[in-house]
Amino acid sequence: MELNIYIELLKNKNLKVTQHRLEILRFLDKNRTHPSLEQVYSYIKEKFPSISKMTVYNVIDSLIENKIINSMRFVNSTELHVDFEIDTHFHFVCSKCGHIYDIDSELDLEKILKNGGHKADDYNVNIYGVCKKCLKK
Amino acid sequence: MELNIYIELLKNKNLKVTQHRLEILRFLDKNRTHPSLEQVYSYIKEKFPSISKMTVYNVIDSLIENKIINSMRFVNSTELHVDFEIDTHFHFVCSKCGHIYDIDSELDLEKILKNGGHKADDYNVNIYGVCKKCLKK
DNA sequence: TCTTATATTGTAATTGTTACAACTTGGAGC
DNA sequence: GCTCCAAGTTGTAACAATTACAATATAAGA
Repeated sequence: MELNIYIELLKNKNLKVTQHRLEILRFLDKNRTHPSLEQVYSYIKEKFPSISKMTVYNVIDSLIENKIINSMRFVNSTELHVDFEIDTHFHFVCSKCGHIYDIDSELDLEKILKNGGHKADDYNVNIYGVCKKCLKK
Repeated sequence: MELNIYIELLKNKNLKVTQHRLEILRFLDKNRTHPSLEQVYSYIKEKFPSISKMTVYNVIDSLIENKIINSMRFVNSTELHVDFEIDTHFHFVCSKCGHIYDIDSELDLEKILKNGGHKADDYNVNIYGVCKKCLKK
């Protein structure tokens, strides 16, 4: 049963396995559209109509903290977006349609930070512009 | 008189030259600390005690729109930050002290987006970790 | 099954931002 | 300089994202 993947992810981090966490993980895994918390909430509400928005915040917080999912913000909006793919850090944001594309690339942090002395944990690259589809219109 | 620089910047974009805009520009130029709008507001309030926060939002909006300044958001906070340096796109954010460092580097957008077909206008690179100073403590 | 640490819930408060309508001002043209 | 209008400023109110917190419920180990 595929849910096992998510159960494993949670157990490996000593997080309790709850229906909410499993369903949010499954949603993020199947829908890699970098949803905002509001979007996660409105999906999850269909499955668990009585779920509290606070639960969504709590679940997302613990998933981020345990590096099970990624989070990012974009200049044009206030809200936090999340992403199941923990290794994708480059995003292209279309200013016309708002769609967020994953871009397959990576930074050479060593080279970038060279003798600066800072110790990096993570990074986000956001590229803004007009996407392929919108250019064609 | 140094204010001429800022007057030129505004005139080049057909923006009216107001005391508020000049002072905000001067502040951002002299304090390249990537302040949040709240920080800009609390500084500017000392010079113009009767200034409205809305004016700060408006001034910042038009400066961003006219590419006189840069804007960015970081995962750990909701607020928009701004930066006089229009060409600096890499930032290192320290999770201990919160300091935001400019990192001198650039992306090769052509190479990154290659055959993707998107047209890029701008980008932001945020690197998260612990800074030099905090590592020494 | 009992227990307890961890999750969930709901409410209220806080913070960042936007909408909007009234008023003011910069600067172009006389 | 004076007049005028588009652009800038103001304040208030509404909205949206997030946090704080205390009460309740539940997962999972003993």
